[in-house]
Amino acid sequence: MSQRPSHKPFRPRKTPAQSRSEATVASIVEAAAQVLESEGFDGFNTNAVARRAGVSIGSLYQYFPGKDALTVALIRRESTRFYEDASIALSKRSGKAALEYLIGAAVRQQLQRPMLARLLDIAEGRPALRGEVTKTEMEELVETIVGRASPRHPRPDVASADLLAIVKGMVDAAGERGERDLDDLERRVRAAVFGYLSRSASE
Amino acid sequence: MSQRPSHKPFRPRKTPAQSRSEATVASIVEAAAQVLESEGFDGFNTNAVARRAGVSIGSLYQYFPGKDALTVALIRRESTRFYEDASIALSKRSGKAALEYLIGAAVRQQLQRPMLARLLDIAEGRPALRGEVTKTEMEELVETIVGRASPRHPRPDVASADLLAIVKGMVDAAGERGERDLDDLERRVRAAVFGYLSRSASE
Amino acid sequence: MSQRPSHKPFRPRKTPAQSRSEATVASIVEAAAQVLESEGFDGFNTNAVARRAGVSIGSLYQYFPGKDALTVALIRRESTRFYEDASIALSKRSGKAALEYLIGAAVRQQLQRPMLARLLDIAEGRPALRGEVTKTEMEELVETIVGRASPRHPRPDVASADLLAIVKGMVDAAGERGERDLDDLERRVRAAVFGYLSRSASE
Amino acid sequence: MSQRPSHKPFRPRKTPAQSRSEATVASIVEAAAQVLESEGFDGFNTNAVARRAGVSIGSLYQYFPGKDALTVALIRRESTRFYEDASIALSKRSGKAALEYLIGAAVRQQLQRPMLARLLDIAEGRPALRGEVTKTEMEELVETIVGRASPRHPRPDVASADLLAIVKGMVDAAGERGERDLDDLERRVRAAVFGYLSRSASE
DNA sequence: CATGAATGAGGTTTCATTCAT
DNA sequence: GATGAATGAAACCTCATTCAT
Repeated sequence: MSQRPSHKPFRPRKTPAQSRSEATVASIVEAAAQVLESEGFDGFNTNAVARRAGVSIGSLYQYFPGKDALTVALIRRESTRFYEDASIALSKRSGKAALEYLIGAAVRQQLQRPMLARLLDIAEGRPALRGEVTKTEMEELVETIVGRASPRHPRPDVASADLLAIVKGMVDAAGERGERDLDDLERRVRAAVFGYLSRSASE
Repeated sequence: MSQRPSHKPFRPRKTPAQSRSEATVASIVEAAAQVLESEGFDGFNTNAVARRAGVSIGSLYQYFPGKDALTVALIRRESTRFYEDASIALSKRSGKAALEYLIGAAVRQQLQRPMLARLLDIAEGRPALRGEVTKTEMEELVETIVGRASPRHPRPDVASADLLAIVKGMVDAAGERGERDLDDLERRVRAAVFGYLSRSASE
Repeated sequence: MSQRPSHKPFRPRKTPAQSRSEATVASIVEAAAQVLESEGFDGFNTNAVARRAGVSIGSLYQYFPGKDALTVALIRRESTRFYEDASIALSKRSGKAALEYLIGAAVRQQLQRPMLARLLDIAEGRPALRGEVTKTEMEELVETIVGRASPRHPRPDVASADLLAIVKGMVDAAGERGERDLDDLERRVRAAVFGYLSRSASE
Repeated sequence: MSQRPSHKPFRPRKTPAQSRSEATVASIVEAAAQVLESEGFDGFNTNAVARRAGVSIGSLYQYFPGKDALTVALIRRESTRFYEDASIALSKRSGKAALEYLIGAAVRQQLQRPMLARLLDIAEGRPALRGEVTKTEMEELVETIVGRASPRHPRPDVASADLLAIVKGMVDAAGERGERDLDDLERRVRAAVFGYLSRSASE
């Protein structure tokens, strides 16, 4: 986990204009995901990622200025994927349906690659990465949906933060336990989410 | 001439015979807590812990066979403290009161040293430590209390695992955001817990 | 975050792809030989070897997964050299001539770098290296030659093991004493070898 | 194996005048023997010896100024035992019988605790111990016996050194292979010894 | 651009030895 | 004397990063 002091930027070094490098960048990020999944933080090192990606360590540094940049890229990739799926919730008729879709998206995302999701949640919290990884978009999305599902809630911002935490907490734990029954888990998460909302709204 | 087999257990190396060493052990564990709190995993190394404890690196290894053993000891210390506080819940009259006490204990514990609690939750999940750190006692306690608070719940084991996850999720997130209002947080956690229970019990 | 399983094989880590690294590997092994020769086992450490080789410690570990692997590599280098020289014995006309050549080879090898040879004989016996260093080829060679020199010997396998032991014992001791007269030593070893053979054959 | 630079004397710190300390010293030396036998040089450390002896590390240092002194004491104990047994050879009628007794003593000694014997032969050669451990008495004894068994040998000093080397070489190798048949081994050693003598005497 | 050999700071761990109790 | 807690120099090893080819 450790990282030398060197304060490096986190942005990829070059915007992949050519599709060749685009593919290389993607393969490196996916390799990072795989290494993280299979080896955990211990074992997540740049050499391993490069090897798994089938590129030289030199090339990796061509595209990422350092290890943290790689982590950030991975977090962003996953966040974006999730966000894109979750955004569909906005098109739902009712607020309830939207929230249900959102829960479904979270459960799906987390249980598809449980280790990866959990590890990234952890990485996201690392002080060194703080500020690089913004959860704002996601929070806004949730807030919008909560506003629709529970319009009279006194503190929609707090509620959406709590909801996110509840979902993450439950789904990470389920993933860690090796649960694979998506539907059952989804039902329980709904119970928590709607239970929380109904009780905290009326306060 | 070198290289030993490297059996690396997690048990402390020697049970301190003199009271002098008991103090040393305690100071090392507390130093570990402090380092983890102030530096995070990056920066959590045996040298730093020994320095902070004011003992030589050799002393640290006299009592802990390796870095992980230190982590385990710290986790156990915190778990024990929490468990002891939480056990008081059992003496409460009603199931509801017991559960409320439990929630209060969790919130207090977590917000007292938020980083530490969060980091330890993470460490607990490390595959390398799996099996060394048993959460069973805690789970049993919660299950007992849930059984009392919600006697007709179809799956008390699942419910207590979910509850633990909800509480941890919410409280860790709150800690990370720097929340300091215990009462407010406790109220919201109660909403989630009782909301979850009432909705999932009737299924 | 730390502590790997510590699989510590003895095989070199990578087969050098560029010729630059071939040179590095060779220089490390030769440096190991020199350190062992001049400092003995006390003083034989990876830092010293790297320093003597004129490479960084990192480079050493790039090619050898650990100290023992280095020792093994050195043993193999010397064994191979010896075996190659000794194999010439097979082309000799008579069994006697073959055996004499073999003795000469052993004396030469051992007296060229006496400390090194002696130290490697010792290292070879270390339980930690057992199995990594196979003497079988050498033993087979000697057995073949003994079979030719003393065809009616009742137990050629035992005899060749004894012969190897006699030669090593005498030559190591001579080396330790600082003897430098190859011819005299060779004559005495012959006396022991042929003396042993003639007396043990007729049993 | 290594030892810090500190140049220490090798003599035991005190001549055990009281039988209590005599017993302690003896138990420490025997513990050293056992540790060496069961763990090899890796694993031969002062703490382990003290533990096995059932004394504190402090006491060990009370009687031995350092690790090397302990090794030296052990070597001397074994040498003395061997020398005492071997001296009986002097009372034999014929030179041949004396030499045969000597061989028997060597085989017995070496095969009783094969690892120990081998390890001590190695330790004896350590430059750091050179001079502390004198083999002269033993060599003189052998020389005397060789003089009687082979009175016309041109170089009895060389011959006795060679003989010692032959015996050690054969018996160590046998011990390492796990041979347990004393009689067979003794026969073969005799073949080597007398074979050597007869061939080298006439030169 | 790509490669991978090389680097070395920094982390982990051991063990001979000392010294307060 | 005996004890064993404490020490720290020194060994082992990793991995992020650079740079010559």
